[in-house]
Amino acid sequence: MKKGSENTMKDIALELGLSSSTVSRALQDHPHISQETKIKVNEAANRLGYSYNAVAASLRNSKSNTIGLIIPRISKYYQSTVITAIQNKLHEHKYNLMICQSNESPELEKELVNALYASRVEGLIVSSTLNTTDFTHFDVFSRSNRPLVFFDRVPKNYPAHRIQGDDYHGAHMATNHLLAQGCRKVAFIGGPLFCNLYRERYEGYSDALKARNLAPDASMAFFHDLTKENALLSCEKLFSGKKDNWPDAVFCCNDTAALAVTSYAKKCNMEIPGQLKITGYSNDPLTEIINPTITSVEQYPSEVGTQAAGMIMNLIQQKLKPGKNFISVTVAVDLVKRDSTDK
Amino acid sequence: MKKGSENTMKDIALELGLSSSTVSRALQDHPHISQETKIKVNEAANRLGYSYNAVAASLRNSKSNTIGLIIPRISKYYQSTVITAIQNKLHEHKYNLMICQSNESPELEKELVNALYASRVEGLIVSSTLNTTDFTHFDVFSRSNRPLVFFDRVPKNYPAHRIQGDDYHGAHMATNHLLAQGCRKVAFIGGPLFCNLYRERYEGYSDALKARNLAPDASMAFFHDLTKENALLSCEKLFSGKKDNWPDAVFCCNDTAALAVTSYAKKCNMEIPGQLKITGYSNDPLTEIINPTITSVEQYPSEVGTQAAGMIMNLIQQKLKPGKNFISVTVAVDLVKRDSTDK
DNA sequence: AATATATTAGAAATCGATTGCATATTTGTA
DNA sequence: TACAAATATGCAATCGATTTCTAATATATT
Repeated sequence: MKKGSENTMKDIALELGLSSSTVSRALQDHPHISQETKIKVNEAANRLGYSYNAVAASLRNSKSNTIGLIIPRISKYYQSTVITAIQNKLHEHKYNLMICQSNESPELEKELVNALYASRVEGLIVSSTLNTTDFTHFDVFSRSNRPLVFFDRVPKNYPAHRIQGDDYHGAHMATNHLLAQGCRKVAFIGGPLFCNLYRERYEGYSDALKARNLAPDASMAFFHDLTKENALLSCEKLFSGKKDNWPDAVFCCNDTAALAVTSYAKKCNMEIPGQLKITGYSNDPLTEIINPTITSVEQYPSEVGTQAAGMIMNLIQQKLKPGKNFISVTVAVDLVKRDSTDK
Repeated sequence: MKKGSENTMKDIALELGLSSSTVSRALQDHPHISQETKIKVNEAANRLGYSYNAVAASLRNSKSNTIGLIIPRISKYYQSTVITAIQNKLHEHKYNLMICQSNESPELEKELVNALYASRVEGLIVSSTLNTTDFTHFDVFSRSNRPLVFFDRVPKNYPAHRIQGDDYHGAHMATNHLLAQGCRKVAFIGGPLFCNLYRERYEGYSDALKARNLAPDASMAFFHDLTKENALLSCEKLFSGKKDNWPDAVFCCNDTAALAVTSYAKKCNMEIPGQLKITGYSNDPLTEIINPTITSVEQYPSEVGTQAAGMIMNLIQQKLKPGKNFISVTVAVDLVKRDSTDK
């Protein structure tokens, strides 16, 4: 290594009395270079500790081989499973993934979009924050015709490709299951309705009720950030009046909330599933380890991730022609029945 | 946007009849540029939808503003918490993080090291795979004087900076706690001893025993990948002989194993903590939601992540002079006593 | 023998931002 | 008035890999 920095193709060329063009081609196994030269070049590259400079190639080729990912949090089971699937799929295509957490902050999300754009990622996969209602900061990607794929939390009126779970159906199945078990007062704990996830789940829930001539009861529906604390507060409201008005089931839009409801019910000595049935959403492994085990909706996050990465790659490789047509993939979900609903 | 591609500083310069030098300096708020020009440049940048090209800057400056992270899996509580802390810290310094999963494969790990090096990340943070015994693939970083920081799973005899939890002390505390509760036959379920984590925990465990004149019993110590399945197999061995030889406590090196032991014991109708006491490691939130709640060792993953990112940044900014001195930070741990050990 | 066709290699421009040095203009000072 | 100093801007090289076009051999064909 000369002058404290890195050896380049030029250095290899100098060493061998070749031009850097030849070195470049040799390393790429280009057909116009003789075997002999290729061997010499590779040997010299090793000897000099040469390391390919992807940044330089990226500039020259306008090709970073990198995809960006923006996600509210990576720590949840669903999210981290999706990420892993994306990464595995991209790796097959020799693409890197730049993962950024928006921490549920729309401002940070905006900043990250710009940073990733500046890094010239070739495409962007996003699950937006709960509070992102203005999606114009994603325009840079659409404008420059760089693939933009949303998953899970997708915008309502923004032109982009999307991968979603079948939220309506998942909620419908879960609610229906509760009703089939004899429940008649099913409460709903979800997130704000301006977010597609919760809107669709709420619709699935209420349609299931209506199909049995039950009217959704506004006093039994809660819409808030789905933390343990918020869920417990909702429980207190649900079980504050006289016993006759208590729900006999709670449909929760995530497993954290379902868990909170379960622990609340246990603390109050309610019998699960006898007195109260509970369903969660996402099929987090924790639903299986607590007592009682909790019925939940499997979203197949690996499938979601694989689809998202596959779609991005297709778009980049122009297998999907750019244009005004936006693809919307719905990944099927399944209800996993467990003890909290008497199976 | 001309010719289908991106507007550059040159385009702004052309638009305003300036040179690209001036545009570059104006956008950097360089003192030699007049206010008037700066305003004009910024205005034109907006008008033309200019977007900074970080790749070009990266090449020119030999500065990518990116740190690499290689980690076996991102989905565990401990890991994802560390990552989040790293990311938050780096963001303060306007650095990006490139996260890669090695999936516990040393070959993939090696490939990722090279890919990240090729992407010219300015530093690398690593938790190695369980089976990485040869660390020479990290040499590229040491050789070129790029900061290399290991955390959690750190190499034994490889020159690099490291952040570790106080594994010895954690195991010692947990074991001691079990002994103080009256246990005399404490089993050990951990990972392979060639990994620093488990070696140190095993030493903490056995030293705690010895301090009470108890000899570690080889038939009660298990070393394997800490999956649920493996832990259950170990349980079957532990509780196969006559009852007199059964352990009265199990120290587990992660919470997954502790959970498996708990469910095994419950299935066999053993009383916890009466008949069997159990401790885990990492203080995963799940330890608090199952019945009984599980005593575990808090590792303060956020602190670990913050330290790792802080150290990398200091090294990059040369606050820590490079050389043969390698820093080793030990992050304190705490024992969190819960029902599985009778508190 | 002469021309055609592979085969192999090099020269130089390019990607876009940065910066040391030179230059031009203005203001300040003796 | 003349020279120093400050202010504002431009020129051109640079970072490292890639690629188009050109050129030099070598082999093949008639």
